[in-house]
Amino acid sequence: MAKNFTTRKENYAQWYNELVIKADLAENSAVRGCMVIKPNGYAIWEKMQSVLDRMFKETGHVNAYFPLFIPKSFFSREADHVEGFAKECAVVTHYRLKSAPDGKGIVVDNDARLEEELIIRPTSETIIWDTYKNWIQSYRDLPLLINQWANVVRWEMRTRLFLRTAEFLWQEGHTAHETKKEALEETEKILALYAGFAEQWMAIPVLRGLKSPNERFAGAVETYCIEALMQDGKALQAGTSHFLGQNFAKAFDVKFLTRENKQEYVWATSWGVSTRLMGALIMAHSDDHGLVIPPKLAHTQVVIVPIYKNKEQLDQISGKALQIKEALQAKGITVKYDDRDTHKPGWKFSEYEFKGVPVRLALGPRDMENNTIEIARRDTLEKQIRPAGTIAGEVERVLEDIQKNLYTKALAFREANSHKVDSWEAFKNILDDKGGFIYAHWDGTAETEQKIKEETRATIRVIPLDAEPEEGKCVYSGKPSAGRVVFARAY
RNA sequence: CGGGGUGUAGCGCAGCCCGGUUAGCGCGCGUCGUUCGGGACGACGAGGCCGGGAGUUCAAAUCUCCCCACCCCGACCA
Repeated sequence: MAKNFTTRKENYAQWYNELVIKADLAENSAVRGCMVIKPNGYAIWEKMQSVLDRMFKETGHVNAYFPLFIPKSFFSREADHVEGFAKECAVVTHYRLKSAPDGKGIVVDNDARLEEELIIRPTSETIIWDTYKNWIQSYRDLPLLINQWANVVRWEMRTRLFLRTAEFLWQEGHTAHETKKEALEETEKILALYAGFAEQWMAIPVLRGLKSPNERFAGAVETYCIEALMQDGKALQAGTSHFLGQNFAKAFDVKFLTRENKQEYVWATSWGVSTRLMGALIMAHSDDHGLVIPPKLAHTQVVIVPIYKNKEQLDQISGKALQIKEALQAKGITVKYDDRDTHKPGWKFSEYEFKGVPVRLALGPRDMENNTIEIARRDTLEKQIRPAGTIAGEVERVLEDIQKNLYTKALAFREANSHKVDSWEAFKNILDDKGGFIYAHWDGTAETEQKIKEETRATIRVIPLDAEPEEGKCVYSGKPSAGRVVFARAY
């Protein structure tokens, strides 16, 4: 057990905050609401980026980069969009500073006021659609499948490292299509891609579905999302994929000539995942001993710790440790051999455990004598003494097993915390008792959703895509319902 | 942005009510020695404009006001 570390049971929110700080993932910065992502945290994000980037490219997308600043007038072009983001935009009004008249410090030069203020992008639809207008003339220019990796700013009142920060990193895909059908297919394709990434790489099972109108992206016709369940029973939206219809094409006048030589507005999608995925990853798997990272996203998958009394012993052990390191690297496994003399083995054990390194190998005098090695896995904290000769193959299998085990555990947790509920009493009781996903009937109205939110703080997380139609009565209003939706309290 | 709380060494805290020696304690940090299979032990040592600013006072970590940051609870949101 790590020293001075709050357990999940004691205080889940505090456990998360301490974990992020103590595992050196990120910290608060001098700027309110903005975080510094530290090397340990950034390495995981980089790994996520590289996997997602490859997936985007494999599905025909290319990367580009659009400006950080957006002219204010662009924002007002799409009514829902501006309304959705207006309250959280940072605005640039001046372009110059000058020395203060009293000689102390520096002030904004009021003579350098911008004629048109610039918004720091909270998302890039407007600047991108203004640009696409010039790129699209004919159906031959379609589809346009572009992604960008960028930072965005949303001026949040209440922030938490990774989960909600004023500035965050993300990717945003923006595509243009000839037909509605094609755009819808793109939206669904990306949703599947996100779900696959969450499940196969992050080892987090996700629900796939549609957002209710209340939760829909400002400016979208339909928002698809993947939704994950955290260990405290709260839901976390892990990725969104929007079908934008022709809303932005109309707002920015993006028309193309069809095969029939007719002018038509293009069909659009946009989709994104952010550094919030880091929060999901941390909260899905970690425990009271610290961080747990699925092997496929760990920057260091294996650490080797030597145990020795003197230099001769260390030299002998190092020889063997380096052989094992090479054998592991030959299998594509990332390994760190920690022969620092400045920390003791026990200290290193605790440290790597807390930082979530999936597999630890320990090699000491006893192992040298018996030709063995100790292998410890982070997910179950099990330790075993194994023959040293075949350890590389064994580590490879253990890493695969950890990846699988984390997913299985997370899935079992979700299943144990998903409930079909038909009465309003039960609905409230489950929420207050243990949280989780609640499958309940809903009459389909925004009013009911709002009322439920006001009374319980729970919202509709998804309208599941694969749900079987089921006649029922709304859990709140008693009015007829065509199927169950998923409620939860959410991050 | 509303309500509550907290800012004292890198981290965790005591001191503050009731103003007055040189501001303490634990962990961590440095040197040396003994240790090394789950966060070792001893000796010596370094480290503070007491969150920032303004006031009250002979005197402020301590009292008053303003600001800033963080945490919790709401509203808003990925």
